[in-house]
Amino acid sequence: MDWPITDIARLAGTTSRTLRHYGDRGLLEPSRVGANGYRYYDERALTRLQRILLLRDLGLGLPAIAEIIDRQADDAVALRDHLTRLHQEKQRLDRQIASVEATIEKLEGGEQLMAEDMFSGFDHTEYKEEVEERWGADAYAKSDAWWTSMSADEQKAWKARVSQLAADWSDAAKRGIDPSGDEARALVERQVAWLGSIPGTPRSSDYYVGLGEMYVADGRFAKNYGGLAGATFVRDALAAYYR
Amino acid sequence: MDWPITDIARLAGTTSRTLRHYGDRGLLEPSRVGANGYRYYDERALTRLQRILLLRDLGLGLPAIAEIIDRQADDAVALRDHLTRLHQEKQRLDRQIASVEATIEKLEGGEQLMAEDMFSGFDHTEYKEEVEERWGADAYAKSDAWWTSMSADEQKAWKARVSQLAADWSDAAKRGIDPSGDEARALVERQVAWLGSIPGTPRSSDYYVGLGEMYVADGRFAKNYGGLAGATFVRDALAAYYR
DNA sequence: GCTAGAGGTTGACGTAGCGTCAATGTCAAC
DNA sequence: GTTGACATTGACGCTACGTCAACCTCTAGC
Repeated sequence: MDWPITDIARLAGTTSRTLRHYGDRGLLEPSRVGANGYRYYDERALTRLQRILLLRDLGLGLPAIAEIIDRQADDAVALRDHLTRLHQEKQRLDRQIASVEATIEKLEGGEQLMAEDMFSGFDHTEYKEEVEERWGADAYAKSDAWWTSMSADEQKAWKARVSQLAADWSDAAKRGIDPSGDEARALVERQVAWLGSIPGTPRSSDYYVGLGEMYVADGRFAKNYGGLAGATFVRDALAAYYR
Repeated sequence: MDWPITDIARLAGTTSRTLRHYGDRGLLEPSRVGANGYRYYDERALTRLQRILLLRDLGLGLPAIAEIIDRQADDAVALRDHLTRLHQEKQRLDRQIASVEATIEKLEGGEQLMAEDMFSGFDHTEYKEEVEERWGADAYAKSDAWWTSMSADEQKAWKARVSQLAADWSDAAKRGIDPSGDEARALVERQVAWLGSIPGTPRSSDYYVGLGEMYVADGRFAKNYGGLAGATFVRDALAAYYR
């Protein structure tokens, strides 16, 4: 007693293409194949199919399903294993959702987040108290959400870029090049590009020139750009660029 | 002022392969291509890359990213749109997690859930009160989680299979065939296969024979199998099969 | 016996976003 | 001149099938 492929597909709520695919993958063979090549499935095959579909609906991949069914692996163990992956996936999703929400708020807040972002690129936790003091605990939390939503590699890449830029500035300052020369202009462009990669940063020249003043005024920035001389050089280069 | 492909890749925390891929997709062209075919990227390209990677990390696909950047679509609108999808995905995950957890408990609970599953295949909500009365509110909640974790199509397919089986039983009973004949045996096999597709269902013949008695004893089952005569026929067929 | 129509078969391409060879050219350094 | 690092352009691989395409097969009606 068996039925042709479409009947079985209808009974199980799937398609004949899927059944053929399972046949190709060795996951579910027809119980009988006619002389004309037609596939027929019996009750046993249908039962097996139901199990396959059940496990598939739980999110398992075909190799994992084959493992469970053919090697008689323990369903509960395999499912618990799968559950762990589902939870991880969920956490990843949660982080991503938080990150997207934070970004949307940034975009809507406009300039409000600029200084906060300035800190984000550097050590980040180093300025926690000050950020909270100036812009509130909420601002720090948002910044933190954005930062922590990045993977370790991404954070590393980000920091690498920031420190590379800073090092180049410092080097240029030490070599005593012309702050209004071509090399300095190139550095300014990199600096602006970096700032521009952060959503919510204003694009006006006033902002960048003002930033240069801030680098000189605030010792912590000076430290990043090779001392006060470096910060001064950055300021001059920015000013020359936008003059 | 530009840099070769690997430098840009390192600066942005990605790979040269990815940059070439973006070039192929028209998402990010090199600012300059040497006579030897080497790709070079300038500050503008790097900025664009940073933006691409940022959006990518937020989970957007490459076409969506191109849409935002090239057509100057509104970032916030696109992201809110994306956020909706993320929430949907999360809900799907939550349902799947609940479903897997319910299944694990079923597998571990063994036979305890069998009668509950019997109801699941039918209308489900129709028996809510009785299920809660017999097996507790918790049991109903679990059953509900399993059932509602299925997509509408899956539920339809499931119900279709159940009613098809029931209709075939009813038809066979009306035609007055032999409950111990081949046709009846085939129906029994389908019935057993259906029950077997539910994890946690016992496989003993005693269980199936007892089930036949229950079909006769309980009017609601009789209704599904074409009246009392139908239920009686099912019971007899099951008994004959396992005798 | 013929024909239409429904349903079966085996390829083979498409999907998202690159990773990963493979075969080969280029450039800086020793 | 050679070596080693880095560049290029194909092209396959991965998940689980959907979707043609080209070509049989079976059933039913005339």
